[in-house]
Amino acid sequence: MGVSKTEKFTTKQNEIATFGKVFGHPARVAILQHLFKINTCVCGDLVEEIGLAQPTISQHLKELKMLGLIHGTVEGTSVCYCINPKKWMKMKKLMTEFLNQDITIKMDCC
Amino acid sequence: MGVSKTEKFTTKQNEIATFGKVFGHPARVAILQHLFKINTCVCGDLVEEIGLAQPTISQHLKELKMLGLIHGTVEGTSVCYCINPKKWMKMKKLMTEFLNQDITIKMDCC
DNA sequence: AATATTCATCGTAATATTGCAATTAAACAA
DNA sequence: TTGTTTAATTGCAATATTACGATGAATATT
Repeated sequence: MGVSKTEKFTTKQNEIATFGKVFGHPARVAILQHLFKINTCVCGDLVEEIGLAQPTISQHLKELKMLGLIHGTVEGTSVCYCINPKKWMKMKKLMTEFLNQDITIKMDCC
Repeated sequence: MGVSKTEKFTTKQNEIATFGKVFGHPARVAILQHLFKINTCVCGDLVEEIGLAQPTISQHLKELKMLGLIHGTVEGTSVCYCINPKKWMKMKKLMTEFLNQDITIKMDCC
């Protein structure tokens, strides 16, 4: 009914799904890539960089922030967003483990 | 308006988002993990393994199949699903590249 | 042929997501 | 204070997703 039955799955499976979901929109992918590329903090110019309306970008940033992948610090009238390396590493570990489950297995079917 | 503006993003960004989205549900994560664990093809017992209704599982399998991550072959009255290693590798390469963009960068901000 | 089994598809309800206009909030500048 | 800038929030419309009962199609069993 439009709502995922998370209680049927393990914590890890739900975590993977949560990160998957946040990467499940190209705007959020683009935001993260831009934050990495800029290397230093970026402020409001994400709006023109991405090309969506300001409220939309703000909403995507909120989701990334809620997951802890980025954090924003107020800098005068603007807000400075950047990657949270610690959380990124943790996420990467989880996702990489999921992506690498193939190497532990010899595929010989179908 | 509920629809992603894919035209504003690169092919790669959209691909990453597509794979992210398919991993964005714990049932699909669980299905893939189970298929890896079983090593040999698994058929209808995914339904009791996962604990969702048969049409729901069928729908999730369809999405995984459409992306090419798995394929199913009819075997009598049942259908035998398994991982498509080639596509999985390709997907893994794309996602790993995305996840590893941090290592090319020295994070020293905020 | 008649029945059973297995899975896909259809239809539908409930909920989530995406996007933006309008507005608000906060900090700065004059 | 008054205006300006920047970003968050609100409210809403359009669309997507999730889930499952009912049904259908295909094969196997009797």
